[in-house]
Amino acid sequence: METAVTALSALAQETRLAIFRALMRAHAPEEGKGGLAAGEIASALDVAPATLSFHLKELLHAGLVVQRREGRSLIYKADLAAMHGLTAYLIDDCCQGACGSLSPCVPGRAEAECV
Amino acid sequence: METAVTALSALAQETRLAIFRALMRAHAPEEGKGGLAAGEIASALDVAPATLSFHLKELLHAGLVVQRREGRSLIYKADLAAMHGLTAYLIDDCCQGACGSLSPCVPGRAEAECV
DNA sequence: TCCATATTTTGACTATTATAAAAATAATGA
DNA sequence: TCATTATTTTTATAATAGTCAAAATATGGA
Repeated sequence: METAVTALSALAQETRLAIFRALMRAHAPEEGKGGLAAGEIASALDVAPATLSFHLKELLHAGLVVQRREGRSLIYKADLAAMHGLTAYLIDDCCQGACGSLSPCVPGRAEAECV
Repeated sequence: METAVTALSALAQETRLAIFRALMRAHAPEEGKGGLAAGEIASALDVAPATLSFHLKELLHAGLVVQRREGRSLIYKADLAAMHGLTAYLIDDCCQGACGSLSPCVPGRAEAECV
């Protein structure tokens, strides 16, 4: 639950959610590919460098993004597995499957319970 | 996105997430049934009345729970549709389907992208 | 109407979070 | 090595969130 609270807190902020969405759009499944440089995010979202850095650290700390260096740039990339962990927690643990968006697909889940 | 941030903020707190989980366990699909009285939540989670009330208002404001009166008690109940809205937002909009826990079930979603 | 119960609101306080300017660090190329 | 670019860290400040005692409100029953 602590992990979930940390991840939820990380996404529960306008700027950070916008950052994460931008990173999802720039995502590539291949290791070492995809993601955005801090500077690219800063100009795309019009956020002051220090402020952006603060938010990126927050997302990093929550494990929702990973960081790699490419020359002078630090590239940030969304961590799909972490995000999956969060949605899985919300749907399966928190809601016991009763609120999953894709509920009907899962065997053993009552269709009637699917919202 | 504003709605999502509000909902995420509501759940991004130990006590509130615990409240919501308790309400999910006490859920019943029928209108006017299920949920927990404020007092029941307070004793179950050992939270001071005023503090609990503050958190319940937060969840109410986020639309994640609904309230009904039964005699002297106020019964709080999780709103499944709202929770579905949140998970759907995270999976479909925020992640464009790439991080859904139940991803493979949805037609048109690439199996390879499913975590 | 008066009392007891259930819960919320108010108010005061502490803690955490967000912002951004300025200084520090890291990498590259001249 | 020095200048340049990219980014983080430090530091200060402002804003928001969490806690809880005490007072207020709402309901039901004697």
